[in-house]
Amino acid sequence: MQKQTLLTKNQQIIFDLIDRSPEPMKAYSILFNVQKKGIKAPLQVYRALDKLVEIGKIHKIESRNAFIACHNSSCQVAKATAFSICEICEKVTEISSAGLSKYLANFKDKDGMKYSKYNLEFFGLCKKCR
Amino acid sequence: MQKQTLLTKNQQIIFDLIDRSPEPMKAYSILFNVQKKGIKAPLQVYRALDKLVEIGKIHKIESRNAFIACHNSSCQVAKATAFSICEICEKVTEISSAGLSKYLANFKDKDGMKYSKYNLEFFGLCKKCR
DNA sequence: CTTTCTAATGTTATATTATTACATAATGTT
DNA sequence: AACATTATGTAATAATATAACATTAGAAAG
Repeated sequence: MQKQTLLTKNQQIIFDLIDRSPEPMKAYSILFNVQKKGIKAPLQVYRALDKLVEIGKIHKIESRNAFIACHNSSCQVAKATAFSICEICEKVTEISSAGLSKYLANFKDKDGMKYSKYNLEFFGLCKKCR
Repeated sequence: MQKQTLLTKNQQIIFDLIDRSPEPMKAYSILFNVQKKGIKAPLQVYRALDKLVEIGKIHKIESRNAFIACHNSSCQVAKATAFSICEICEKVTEISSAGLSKYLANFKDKDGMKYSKYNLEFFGLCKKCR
């Protein structure tokens, strides 16, 4: 159909919505918001989300079942992600720290195994809620 | 009713099941397995799971919506967890690395914020699947 | 030991999140 | 043009999780 970087119609609609959102969006909230654009079924949303995650345009916040746009130019592919999550207001921020990425990418478990793929979620209070 | 460390009947039944399982267990699989012990409803399972997570006896693997018993004596409270997950066989192992814990507990984001609570999930292939 | 408070339980119903299955259409490849 | 691959549309349903309300058991304090 097209190369990785060009999004299809549904993918673009859904990416735009998430990208404009100040907070992570949940799948059914996305669905509700794009119904006026002709996307009617959950599966259409989940398919677009899967693809967007795969190509690194968005990330899933696993502990919240929600999705945010990637604002970290270094993660073209959704492999190594870190977030801070405010336990009061639920604000989520993607962390891009070269030191952290490097530490985690080089981390070896007790079998000497390294992992290029990981997801890290920090929990605490954001500036405002502190 | 009782002090933190003693489990109630439902909590004990569910903890024992998870503790004996070689792999993470999902809530409805737990429910199915404890129905013969008189636990009939999802909510009974979720309530016990919540409590067990809260007191650090089990951890939730967020990316899998599944639960494993804690085998890390250092995490009495479920605050700072790290796991490796095999993308083929789905084996999950809790990582207890003093270095990693220390690094993450001391990590400061760009606002200088530290986080004592986090969850890290590494993805890759386990020894067997490699 | 009995009143009172809190945490846990039981039960029904329902909300939320995600996938299966199958048919069609659009684009990419040769 | 023929074929392969990826995306779409649609309906149904599976899997995960919570709300609301009534009851019971144990802890705490007098």
